[in-house]
Amino acid sequence: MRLIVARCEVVYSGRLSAVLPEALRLLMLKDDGSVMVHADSGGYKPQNWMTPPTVIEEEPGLMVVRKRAGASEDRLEIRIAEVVSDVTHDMGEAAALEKHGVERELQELLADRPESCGEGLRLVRREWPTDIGPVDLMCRDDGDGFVAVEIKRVGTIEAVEQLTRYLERICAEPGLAHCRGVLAAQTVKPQARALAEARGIACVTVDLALLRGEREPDLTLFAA
Amino acid sequence: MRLIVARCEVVYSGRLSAVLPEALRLLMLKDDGSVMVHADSGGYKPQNWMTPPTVIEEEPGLMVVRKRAGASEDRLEIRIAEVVSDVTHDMGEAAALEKHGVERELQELLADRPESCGEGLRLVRREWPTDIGPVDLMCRDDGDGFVAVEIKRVGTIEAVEQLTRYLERICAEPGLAHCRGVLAAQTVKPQARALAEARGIACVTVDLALLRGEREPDLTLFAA
DNA sequence: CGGTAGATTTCGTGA
DNA sequence: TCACGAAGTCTACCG
Repeated sequence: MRLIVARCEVVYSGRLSAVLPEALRLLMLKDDGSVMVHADSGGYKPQNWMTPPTVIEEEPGLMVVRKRAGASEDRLEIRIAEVVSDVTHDMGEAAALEKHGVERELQELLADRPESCGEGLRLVRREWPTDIGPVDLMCRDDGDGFVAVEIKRVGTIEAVEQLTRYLERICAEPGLAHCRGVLAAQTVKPQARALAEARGIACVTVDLALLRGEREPDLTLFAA
Repeated sequence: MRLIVARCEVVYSGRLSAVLPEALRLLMLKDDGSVMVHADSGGYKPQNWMTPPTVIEEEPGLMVVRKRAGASEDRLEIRIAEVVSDVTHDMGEAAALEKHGVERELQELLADRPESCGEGLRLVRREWPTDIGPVDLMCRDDGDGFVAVEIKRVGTIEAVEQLTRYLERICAEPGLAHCRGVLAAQTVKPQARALAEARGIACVTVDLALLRGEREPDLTLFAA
């Protein structure tokens, strides 16, 4: 990784046009081709950047970053007036990030506890295939009716739309004409709830910690 | 801005749990409270981070970042085994970013040239209100029929869904039962086009440069 | 390489 | 403060 602290002007042209007037900034160039321009403010996002794959051309006082693939004309032009610092660090292969994704874990937990998505539900299968993609869970209820469950961390209008598209396809299948829909999420947006209700889709809010506890009552997080 | 290159282990717990094993990484601490942990790979995104507002506690070999406000329990724990470099740069107030958003500009330009969205169209108003949000443009055609226009940079399935929801609401209004829909975008995805066609929604591709030229033939961008 | 779904999305805006 | 929609979204996955 190469870190340059320099007084520079930056011009981006591509999906929009942007100009950063001359000021002291941090240029971060990663081995994977990413280029980011950071200021001291602005939070998480770089002021300007380009994602890989990139081609970097460098000459004294000027660095031009372009997209390698595709027909895009993205171009990042960095005019360097003064270099304060320019160092390169070999960080090697930082071991991969371990993370526990919320949605996948929710799906695993709810697959074990389908009754959390509705009384009397039992699992038929996870990732029930349709021609536009898999439904998270397919269950059957007390009366043997089919119930398609869409799982989200946050239940939005888009989640309702997605489930609606799945239900269109599922209900066209023989024997599945009366399949119901359930949206299971940690939180459900009010507008999503309203849309779901209008479409006869039930919303269930699920508590991740509770589900974890139900499955493994003695679980200790980050035990030594 | 403070830049620390160090061999460290990072543990994040909050909306999810994540662990970065000990390796050489870049820690970026901005004046606004942002903290980012970057590796040499992984592109644009930091491997771990916390957005402002934050509280940072530091003691030898350990840095703990927590969210200041809200009931969140977000916590970023950085165990530092070896510091390779630790420098602070005062970047001052980098002047604000100039940018021209494409979708907003498209809406302004198309409001001036509604016939670009369909022959004979004339504007009734921008941001036509419905109870689920405003439609970008409401127009009338040659036969005085109403036409709702949704404007996007990229026309996706989601754009068609959004316009469909608007049309459901609009057509329920007295006198607007026959309102048509038009999706105007710089590019329209094939699947979005197919869905639109199936729903009787027209798709129009618009050329931003051309629209700009039509409105201001002598416009020079970034004139000195 | 194109399209889709997910994200600790982040970020802005309006109620 | 909350909620929703846009973003140069970015990124992983799948065909």
